[in-house]
Amino acid sequence: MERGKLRLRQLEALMAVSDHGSITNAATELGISQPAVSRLLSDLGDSLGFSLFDRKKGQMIPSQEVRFLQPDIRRVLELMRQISDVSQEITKRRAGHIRIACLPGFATNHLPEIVASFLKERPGVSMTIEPDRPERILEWMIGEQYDFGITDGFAGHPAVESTYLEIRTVCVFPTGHPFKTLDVITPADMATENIIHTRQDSEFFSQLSKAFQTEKATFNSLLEIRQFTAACELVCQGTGVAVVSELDAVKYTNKGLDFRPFAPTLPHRISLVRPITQQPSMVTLEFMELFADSLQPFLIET
Amino acid sequence: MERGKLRLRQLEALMAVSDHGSITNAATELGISQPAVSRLLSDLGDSLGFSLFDRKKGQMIPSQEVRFLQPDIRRVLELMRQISDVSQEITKRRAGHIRIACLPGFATNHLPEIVASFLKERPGVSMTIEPDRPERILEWMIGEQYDFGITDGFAGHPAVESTYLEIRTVCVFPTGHPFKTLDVITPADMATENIIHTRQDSEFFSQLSKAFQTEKATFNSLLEIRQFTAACELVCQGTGVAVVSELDAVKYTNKGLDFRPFAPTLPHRISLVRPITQQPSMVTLEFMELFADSLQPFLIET
DNA sequence: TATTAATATAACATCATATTATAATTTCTC
DNA sequence: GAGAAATTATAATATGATGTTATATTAATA
Repeated sequence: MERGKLRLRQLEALMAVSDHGSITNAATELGISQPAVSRLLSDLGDSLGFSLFDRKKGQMIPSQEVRFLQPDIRRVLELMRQISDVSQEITKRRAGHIRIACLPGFATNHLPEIVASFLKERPGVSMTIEPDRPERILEWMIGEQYDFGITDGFAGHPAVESTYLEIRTVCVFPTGHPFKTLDVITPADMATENIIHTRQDSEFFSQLSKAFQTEKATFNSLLEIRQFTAACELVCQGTGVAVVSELDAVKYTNKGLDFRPFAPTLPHRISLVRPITQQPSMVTLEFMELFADSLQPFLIET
Repeated sequence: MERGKLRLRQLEALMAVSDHGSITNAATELGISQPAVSRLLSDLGDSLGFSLFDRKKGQMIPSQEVRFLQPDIRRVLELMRQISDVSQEITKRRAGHIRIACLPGFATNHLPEIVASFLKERPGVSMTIEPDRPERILEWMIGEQYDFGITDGFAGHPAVESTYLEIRTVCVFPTGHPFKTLDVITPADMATENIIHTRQDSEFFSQLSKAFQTEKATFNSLLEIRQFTAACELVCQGTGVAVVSELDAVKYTNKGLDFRPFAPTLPHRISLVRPITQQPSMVTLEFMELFADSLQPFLIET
């Protein structure tokens, strides 16, 4: 009764013989020679200390003791196969988990399409998407609770690596509105319109109002909203006009809304962020790259 | 990216390093040298195809990919440990499962005590006890659905190994009954008593009535029951007297019942049976032996 | 009992896993 | 940033696990 450690190969042999009724068949199944299996079993028998099989006219019948262990053994072998499979999927960037924190606007607007097409080709990949305020997103990055963040242009932090991007903004108006004859829309053009805009304390609002001041155009504030998407919805209803990210505007072109470039060029500033302290997984890297690419058409050329 | 098979030792090393923050610590934990762990990891890294750890000022931090696999890996290692533990318990006859089929009388009377003391010392052992009619017990043995059976004396069957036993029978009567002055009770003594007995078509009844006929004693049948236990209960109530297995009689000595040997000697015939086709597990063998021993004091000497 | 099939054993090759010794790196400290 | 200390990687090598082929032994069956 040598108390040697159990080895996986021994368990494989045990199950192969159990399942195929003879050592010879088991050997064929495992793709190795009969003596190899024979010895695996005899070693296992020695280390377990009880007999593994009873012979019933040429058939190898697992002993009661072995039958008692079989469920657990099957589970182990199955799990090993699974680990092996999953790790291959990981290598092919087809398995893993990505945790994304983003501004509420992205959670409903641009991100979903990108995520959907990404996941479609990667059956083993799952994601967590958490929309929240910029400060919270920053916290999450620092705490390494998320792998990737989409937030507004921010000051930077030593624990966070960020890519700063400027998205083009456009003036949106209901289809049929006289603006459609213009190539570019300026504050002066908008002076007679009711304007829907982001919150007064937002960075984007101060840019916008400064543009109006510079051109000495009247700014008729009608409605203050938080998200560009909400502004677009209201513009569709004919409530007024707005200056929004082109990213949002394009989504509404077939829903009762038209848009033209706004001059002067006002950037919608966003940052793609990730924790600097931890190496992102390969799928995460791949996703971040895909997402950055998806924004390319909307960036202000520098 | 060599697609070699995953080995258990590699996974152990991976988890040890994950859990202890450095290769050196992991090596100590595993009780092997540092270079051994170092190479296990480098081999594993090669076969998995992605990096396993990021270094953060001296600490080995598992990569996102590894973290994704960790739950499964832990489960595998835990299961292997469990299989190893359980098989050791099996060797010590402290784990396993025993399926017993028995006559209803044994399920409630003698068997429970034996089972209880057997299980008390063997924490990993579980049992199934199924009381049923003799014919069914025989079927179950033939079908190998039970490991051990207790039935009445039977004709024998090629697929069933059986040990035939004869249990002493005694005359039981309520405490205080005049029988207490006798050393042995005969049919003649019982001729004036109301008798409680087993079914008329039972083998034991025909033995009993034959004894009365031989001695030309009157047999006052009062009540027909199936089990000796039921007879004892009724005798306690003062309903009558009975001839029952001593095994049952002793259980009632402090419950209002007394007994004396019955002459002539009538055996209560039982058989301990098991499927001949399958080798019983070691615990089963041990139990069968214990059970046979427990009957020893009640057997008719031959 | 002879024949055949299945399994066990022996002798040996190869790979996995360990060792020790030592080089290369990284981290820490001043 | 240089040097010390700690950690990790590599090299050379021993041993055990796992495979091979050849052959003996055992069990099943005609």
